[in-house]
Amino acid sequence: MAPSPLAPASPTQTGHTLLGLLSFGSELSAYELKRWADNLRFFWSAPAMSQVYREVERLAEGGYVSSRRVVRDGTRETTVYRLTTAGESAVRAWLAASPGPPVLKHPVALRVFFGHLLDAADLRRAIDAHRAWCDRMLSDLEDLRRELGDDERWRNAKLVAGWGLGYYRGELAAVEGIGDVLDVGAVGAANDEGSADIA
Amino acid sequence: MAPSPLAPASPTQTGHTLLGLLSFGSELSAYELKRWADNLRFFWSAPAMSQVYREVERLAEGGYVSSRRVVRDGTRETTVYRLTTAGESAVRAWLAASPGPPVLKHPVALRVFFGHLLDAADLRRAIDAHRAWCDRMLSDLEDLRRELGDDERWRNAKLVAGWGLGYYRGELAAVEGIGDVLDVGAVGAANDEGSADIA
DNA sequence: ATGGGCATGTAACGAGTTACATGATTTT
DNA sequence: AAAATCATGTAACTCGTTACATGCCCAT
Repeated sequence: MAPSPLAPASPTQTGHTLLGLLSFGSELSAYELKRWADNLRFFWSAPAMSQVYREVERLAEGGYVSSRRVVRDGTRETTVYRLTTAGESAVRAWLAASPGPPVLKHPVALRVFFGHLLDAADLRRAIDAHRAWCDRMLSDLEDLRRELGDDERWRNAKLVAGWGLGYYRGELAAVEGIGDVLDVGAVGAANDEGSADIA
Repeated sequence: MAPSPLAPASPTQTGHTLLGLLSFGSELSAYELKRWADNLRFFWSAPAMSQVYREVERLAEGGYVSSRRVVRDGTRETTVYRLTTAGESAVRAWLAASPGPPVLKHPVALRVFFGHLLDAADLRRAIDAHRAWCDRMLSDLEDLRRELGDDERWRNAKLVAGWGLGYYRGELAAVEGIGDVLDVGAVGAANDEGSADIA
């Protein structure tokens, strides 16, 4: 087969996060990596399964991880990956670089912004859906933090979990505030103090 | 059946937001649309310039907007776009649909999570960068809200601006809290209450 | 008059997505 | 044993990006 363009391009964002997950020492399959990555979703939207499979393959090609086929759960064969020293250097370098701004796409805020294009019921539905989603995130995050236990290894994870809890609580309060304002149909009351102070 | 190449696929997310921006009635060029879109960046990360050019072209092909060439500022010719009734229906329908979860990629939270791969100075830098970024967002957002003035037309925009201010204030407080914890190198103090109560 | 920024694009690329396919394992 | 779910992938596509190109306009 034709060897792909010789430059084994440096890992993508997703690739780097996978390296990060492998930096905790375990040897993981693509599927397991995806499950781990899901636990970052509170502050880092999870990639698609297929993306994980492809990325981890590229990481192996680039020498950032080593791979081997193993048999698990009886007959089932799967590929598992382990971080190499090259891989660890790569994540470290990536993380040490300047962060760049967060990416944020907030469909509910967008709907409020374009409120003149929605009837009250639809907007209401969007708000409610967001509230439910926040509730879900909060309870999931609380569960996760509980699972982390007292292991010193997860000190940073728990720090981030605390950050996330604050964020989702604020978001919940804010969206409820917005809902109230819209219910009242109030205009003058829709100023800063209403929603900002809640959060 | 194979999707015909002739079928002008329905607009992308970015396409729909552009339609939304055009729903305020103005006839705008791609460049102007990009500038408008930048003002949504507080809750909806702005697309690249080139993306706006391409999307708006596709919108024109699909009949969601009408386009015409005009001369502006002397000799310069440019294409300006106006929302069609088809376009308005499309945004309305898009917005009325169920929101789907927000997309979030928070590089600083990620760095904290992977803190074991960074030395203290680099982590510190990331935290500081984020604080500066939040400051910037806050002042930009305050400016923007001021510019919106008392125009009834921007009622929803101001509502969202208030939401955003709350969010960025919370984020700022949280990141400062994290910074403090890291400075102290404290472990036991890094629990929930620290960051959650701040936000 | 020229150098820097604004305005208007084009081209190529890559990351990430949805949809599809398939065998194993568990549940009913 | 049928159904559902888990696990492991593959294929095709598209969105959005960075990088490039170019003419106009304004300040020094």
